[in-house]
Amino acid sequence: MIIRLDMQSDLPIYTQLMNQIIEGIASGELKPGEDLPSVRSLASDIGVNLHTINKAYTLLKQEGFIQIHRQKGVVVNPDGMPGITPEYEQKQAEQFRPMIAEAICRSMDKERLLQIVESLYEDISHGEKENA
Amino acid sequence: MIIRLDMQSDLPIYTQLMNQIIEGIASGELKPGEDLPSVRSLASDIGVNLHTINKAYTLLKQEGFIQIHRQKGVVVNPDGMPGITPEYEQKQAEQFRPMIAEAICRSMDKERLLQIVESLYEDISHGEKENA
DNA sequence: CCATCTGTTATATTTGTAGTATAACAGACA
DNA sequence: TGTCTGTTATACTACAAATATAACAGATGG
Repeated sequence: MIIRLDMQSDLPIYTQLMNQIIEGIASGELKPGEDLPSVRSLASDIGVNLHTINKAYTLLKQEGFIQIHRQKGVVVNPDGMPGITPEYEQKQAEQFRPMIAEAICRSMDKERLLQIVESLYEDISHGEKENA
Repeated sequence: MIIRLDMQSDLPIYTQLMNQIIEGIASGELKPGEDLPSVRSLASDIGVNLHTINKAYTLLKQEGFIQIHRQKGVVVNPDGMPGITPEYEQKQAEQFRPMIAEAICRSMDKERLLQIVESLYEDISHGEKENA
């Protein structure tokens, strides 16, 4: 799992980390039960502070993507990913809405928008056909 | 145009303002050439500082959604909205990507995701059939 | 002509978040 | 007993968001 940080981004480092781990899980690169690096090793690997990693891990744990065991380490949640809760649906809609509004302003066809979303969906859950 | 601010939101006030104005344009509630309130009057209306409004307006102007005339005021860009530039396409993909990745993690069908996006698209550019 | 409106610019201050730097603690484990 | 794990606490720097004033420049209407 290669972590790529953009120090010039307006996104906080811990958010970039969360996004990349979630995308790693979505793509199948990270599988349930798989170990993640310790806060200290990952911190020194990518050259940031331990607390920055810890913040990303803690938030990912709160949302149910990973488990943190005191002395063992961090793993992708072996019990499976969180489902589609009402709270998630609401958060998702709130995030999508302004982006779709801008697309409409710029006269983007509904079909083109859907095509872009579909294309990203395929791209993220990519060729990795690893059916057992 | 009713502005609704959530002071508890993690989104900055000026971002919420930008989002609502863009959605207003997308829905047809705000039409090209239409006047927007002055920075001072809007600020006192919704109870925030003049500079907060000014920041939102300045950013909207930079992106081409509105025009600001020194002594006259602020109007929705009468020359039409900005188009679909390569920079916009890239920004859009960067914003969509982590959200779609999370949807995949949560086992959301591609069809369901597309349905949600389509539904939001229709909802924003809603019934307002005002064809000339 | 003058008051009043417009956006604009400049400072200063407060508050909260992001990130870093250390340090220490507690449990597991070889 | 070291050494690894996450956890907690504290302190500090840096920056963004938001506010509070104040002043300037151009346009406009009475």
